[in-house]
Amino acid sequence: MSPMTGQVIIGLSTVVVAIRDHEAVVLTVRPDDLRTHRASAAPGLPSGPFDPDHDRTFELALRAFVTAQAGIELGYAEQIYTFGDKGRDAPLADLGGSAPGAGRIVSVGYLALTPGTADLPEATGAGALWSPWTRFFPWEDWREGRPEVIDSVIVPDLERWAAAADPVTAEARRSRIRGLFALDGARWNEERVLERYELLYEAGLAAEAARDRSRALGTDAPEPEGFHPALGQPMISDHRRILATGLGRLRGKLKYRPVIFELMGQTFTLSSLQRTVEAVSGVALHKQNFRRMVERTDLVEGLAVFDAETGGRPAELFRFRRELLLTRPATGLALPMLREG
Amino acid sequence: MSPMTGQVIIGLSTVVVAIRDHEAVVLTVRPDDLRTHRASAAPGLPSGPFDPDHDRTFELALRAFVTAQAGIELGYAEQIYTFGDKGRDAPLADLGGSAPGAGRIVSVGYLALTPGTADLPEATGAGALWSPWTRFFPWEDWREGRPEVIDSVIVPDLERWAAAADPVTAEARRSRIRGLFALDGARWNEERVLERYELLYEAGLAAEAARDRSRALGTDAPEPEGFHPALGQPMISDHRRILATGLGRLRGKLKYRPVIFELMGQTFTLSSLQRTVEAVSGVALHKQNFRRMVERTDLVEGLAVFDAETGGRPAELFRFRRELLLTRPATGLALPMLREG
DNA sequence: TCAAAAGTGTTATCCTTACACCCATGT
DNA sequence: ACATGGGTGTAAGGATAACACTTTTGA
Repeated sequence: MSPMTGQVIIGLSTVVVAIRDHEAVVLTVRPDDLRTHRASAAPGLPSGPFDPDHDRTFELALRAFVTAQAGIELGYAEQIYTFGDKGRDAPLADLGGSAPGAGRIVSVGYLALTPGTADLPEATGAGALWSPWTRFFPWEDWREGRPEVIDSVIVPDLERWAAAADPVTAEARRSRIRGLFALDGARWNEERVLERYELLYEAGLAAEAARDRSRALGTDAPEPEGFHPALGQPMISDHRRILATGLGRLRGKLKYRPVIFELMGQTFTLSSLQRTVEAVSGVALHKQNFRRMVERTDLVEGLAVFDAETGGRPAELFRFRRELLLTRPATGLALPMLREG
Repeated sequence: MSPMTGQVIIGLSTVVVAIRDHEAVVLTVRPDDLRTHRASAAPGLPSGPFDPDHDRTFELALRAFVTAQAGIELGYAEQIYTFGDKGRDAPLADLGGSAPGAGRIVSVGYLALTPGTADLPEATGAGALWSPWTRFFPWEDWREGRPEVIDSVIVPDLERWAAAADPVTAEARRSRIRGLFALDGARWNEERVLERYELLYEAGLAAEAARDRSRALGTDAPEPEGFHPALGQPMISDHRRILATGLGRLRGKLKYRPVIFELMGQTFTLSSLQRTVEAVSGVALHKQNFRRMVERTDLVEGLAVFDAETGGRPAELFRFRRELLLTRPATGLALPMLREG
């Protein structure tokens, strides 16, 4: 029972981001809990097959199965990328496909944001739970300064990988490493999440790389279980790549579209807004300049209501002027950095 | 012979942009010339099916069929979007599919840029030719100031469409019209090409809208032939939507990635660089400030060689410092506008 | 009274925008 | 000489980045 030539199965995978306790978290599912009931360390993103006979659009399909898999209603959603490379595509089992070994799977990745920082259920549907993205990309969190794992583990390993190649390739690899991991005076660019993950994958440092290699050789390797904490928690299939794409896209989009407000509740303080931007961008921001910048954009409106729950002086509550989306959807928030290096 | 449930056909469509005589042109094909040999006014983008059994990646597949259909070797290529909405998908005939009426088609759109402004062949492969994008989106060209067709045709038609709805909807529509077409002091945002095209489609002003409507009703409408020049040349299938997406993406990307140089030859003058940016962005730029901005980015290097072919004083030739891509891929060219309104 | 968090003021510096103006070539 | 396009100088105004400082609460 081979598939018709030219046909593929489309898998939809969604990066669902929310804020919990001032930390950015993503929705993950344990595929094994859902199907084989075997324990496994590698989680996945909520995902499911696209059914061309019943689903009118990708977005409708994905809203439906995220609700089914995790009991979450999505707010904002946007497409991020379509992955079709052979060898890195999702194994059929991950999607519960009914045609084992039959066709090729193409993943359409989506980014979704859910508002309301307060009462996020810890574990929602069967096996669904919120995980801080820092678990998957520890090197991406620069809020407390340059993460120590970069210089203690990542760069030495990458350097060994670079040195193993012929001189010309080695120099090109070193140049990528320098630029992506802010070496030798290069500045950290928080948007390049995917490129950094791809570099680690290429260098064989991402646990998924070893799995994909052995799979290509015919040995049906299980999803990786152990992993070096500095190199992040691996995920099934190509889900960590999709997550990296989503996080990078969100970090970039923050700056030119008012998407950050899709993660906030109806009202918020400027400090909580700043902590949200910091949690997503992974950089520390300059408090005073952040406030001034936000007020200059006119995207928010003070409510002259104060929240005394914050510990110190009560903070004024603001709301997002959502009505501006119709006329000025093309403004975002700059990142007035703290600590320039 | 119905397809397996959950399977679809993937069509790859590519927006290929080049510069000819200081104008931005896109590669188009006449599908009818290739198959039925019937004359038709509606061109399409170079496109073809993705064969999961033979194509390792989307990009390899698309480079192959663009070369086959138009004799062009692509340089830079990036994915732009994947379109899967029912009712606006490509009819099978457009792809030469072998399973009439069988499945659903999902279009993966790509943007490709080809360098070398000089000797572009006029018509390359069978039925392939370069068309200025202004033919498809006349309202997007603001280089000579606000295009007259906006106020003489487009806005009045859109206003009639808005007025036909209930008061609440009508006000929301007017708000979108104002923001997208720079009415009442709103400033023109050259990046929002897709949103403007979608507005015209929704309002029934894009010729493709009538075609899709009658197709949904079962009447097998032909691709539209006549069209109002102010509303642009229609294309087959959803190709004009893909083109709008590509143009918008390119206009945005210019500003934060050095992609514009993928359209230039090995050496160029600053004026020709400016004319290229203007042709793509559709806005007039301030000459002196453009030069200063380019030089400050350090993306180009003067060669101390002069080109006397330009008419006046000979212009210095520059080259793109391509080696910077490894370390600083995240800089682009700002748009120092001329004529702020 | 002190810690903690909110919020204000001020300054040097850089970038943007807008002017006016000079330079080198072909006809 | 003058038209044409290439190229420079300079100054106002706004944004950014970096300071130090005051205000209001709870413990």
